[in-house]
Amino acid sequence: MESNQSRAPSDAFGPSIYITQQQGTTRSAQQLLSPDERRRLALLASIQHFEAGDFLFHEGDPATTVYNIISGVAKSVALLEDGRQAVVAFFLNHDLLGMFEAQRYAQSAQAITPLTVYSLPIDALERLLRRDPNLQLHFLCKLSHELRAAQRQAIVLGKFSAIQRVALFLDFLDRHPQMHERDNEQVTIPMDRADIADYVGLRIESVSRVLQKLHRDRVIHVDGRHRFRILDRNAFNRAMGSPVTAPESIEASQSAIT
Amino acid sequence: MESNQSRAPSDAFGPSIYITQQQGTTRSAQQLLSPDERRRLALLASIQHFEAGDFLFHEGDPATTVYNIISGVAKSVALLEDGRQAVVAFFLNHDLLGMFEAQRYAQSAQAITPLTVYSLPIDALERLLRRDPNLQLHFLCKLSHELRAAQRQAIVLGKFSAIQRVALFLDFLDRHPQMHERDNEQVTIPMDRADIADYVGLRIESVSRVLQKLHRDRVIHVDGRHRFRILDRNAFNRAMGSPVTAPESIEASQSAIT
DNA sequence: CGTCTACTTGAAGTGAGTCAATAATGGTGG
DNA sequence: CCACCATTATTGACTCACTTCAAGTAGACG
Repeated sequence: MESNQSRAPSDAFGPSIYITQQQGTTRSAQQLLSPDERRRLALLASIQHFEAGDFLFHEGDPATTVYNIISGVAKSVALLEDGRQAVVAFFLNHDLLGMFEAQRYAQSAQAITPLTVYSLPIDALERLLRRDPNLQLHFLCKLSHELRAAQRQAIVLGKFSAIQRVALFLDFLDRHPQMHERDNEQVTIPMDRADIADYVGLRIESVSRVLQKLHRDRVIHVDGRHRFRILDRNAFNRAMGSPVTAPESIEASQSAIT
Repeated sequence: MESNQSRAPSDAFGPSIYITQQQGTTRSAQQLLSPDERRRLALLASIQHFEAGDFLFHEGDPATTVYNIISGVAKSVALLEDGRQAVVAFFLNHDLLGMFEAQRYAQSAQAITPLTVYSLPIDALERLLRRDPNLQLHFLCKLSHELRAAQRQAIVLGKFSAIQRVALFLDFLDRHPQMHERDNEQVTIPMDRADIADYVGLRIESVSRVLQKLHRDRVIHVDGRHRFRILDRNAFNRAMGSPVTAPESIEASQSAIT
């Protein structure tokens, strides 16, 4: 949190896995691994750098390595045989990439910004997980969080409007401390419009239009291509179509446990 | 040996987890658990029945139980605060339901047909998985398959047309032997149009129109509400937008590793 | 055999896509 | 440091796929 990277990783204690818990209003990130587990993982890991645009691996490659992101942003993309691309997920600090791909990587992974990662040979990792069931359970937990995130994304793509999709995506960035420089309101958008569009299931023109509409309506301030800030949190939450942060809308939303 | 439940289910050897592997053209289902592992799981499990329409659990309930389906079909649904429903997944024979929900179930689960399941208390299961890392690794493997399935679904919802979505859904049913009575071509559609619509991200009218169009075009035969059969496999594969089963289309599809 | 619900069909509306023309950005070399 | 160019993003006009609204029809079940 407070430190930065000297040349080793952010917090220099080895691989790191976070999950984000959502309890009603409060949201908290928590480290899944104990210092000791991180040390044991560090014994298998080596640190690797990628430039923006580099591929960590390609769809169909034999799956040999799991990556744990130390800094930077990556995406995982699937090619649709008609030439289009789908961005399946973005990966930030503490995320796990290339996990349990059953022989071959199911998607390609590409660095969006300069990237520093731990790379873990998959067979050594598997041996470790067989020896250490508690550690393995932490991986299981992370994986189940990814699953829930993927399901949420499927719901968003299946049911939500263009405005909702883009707002939800901006919210995803906003929730990540790494995207805020020195904890101000300013949020960095590391990827280009095409990546956003391929992630939220729209065309880049539609992404642009939504962004400009939110800007015109003074819900957010869009500053160039790679920066924005939320101006009106309530309006923004309304745009996402979710319950607002401050309790103020006493509508008909008090049936099931939300 | 196979002591425990004798009056029990179809294959009377305890919980069962399958994954479906896709190697180019060939597709194979494989049992992840050894007979011994299944026996050990059976010691924790009890068998439970549900009627069509019954809820196994509701969104927000404390997560206490993992279900392994013996027979029947269930769905997992999320409520969108505007009252709409999203069907996140359908669960068939051998599937795992309610896995690792971190305190509370993230979605509701409801039986679509009469349902028989093994129910596994989550804390006992967790203890077992801590003691048995190899078994745990099988759960990890299943979970990673679910993740990939959810990502695939997200791509489908984000990028594919109505025809493709419905065809892909029908293909999902067709690939499951349980949906074929006595291995003929006839496929059962256990769920109603609303469930299909909420799963593929369309309105029920659109699902109906696509179904009728495929019927009129003699790609499939729709027999009442709950039965169909594929008449023209190549046309059907074209409708899904995937590479055809029989190699016959030598178009421009030989670039990247597909 | 009648009634209820689930499904189908048609006509009209609309949100996002497409195509095409600018306009910002940002990187590069003069 | 600025001018230039190649990219990347925005904007506008038009189209189309899917939705919406509104009947009608057919299965299922008592």
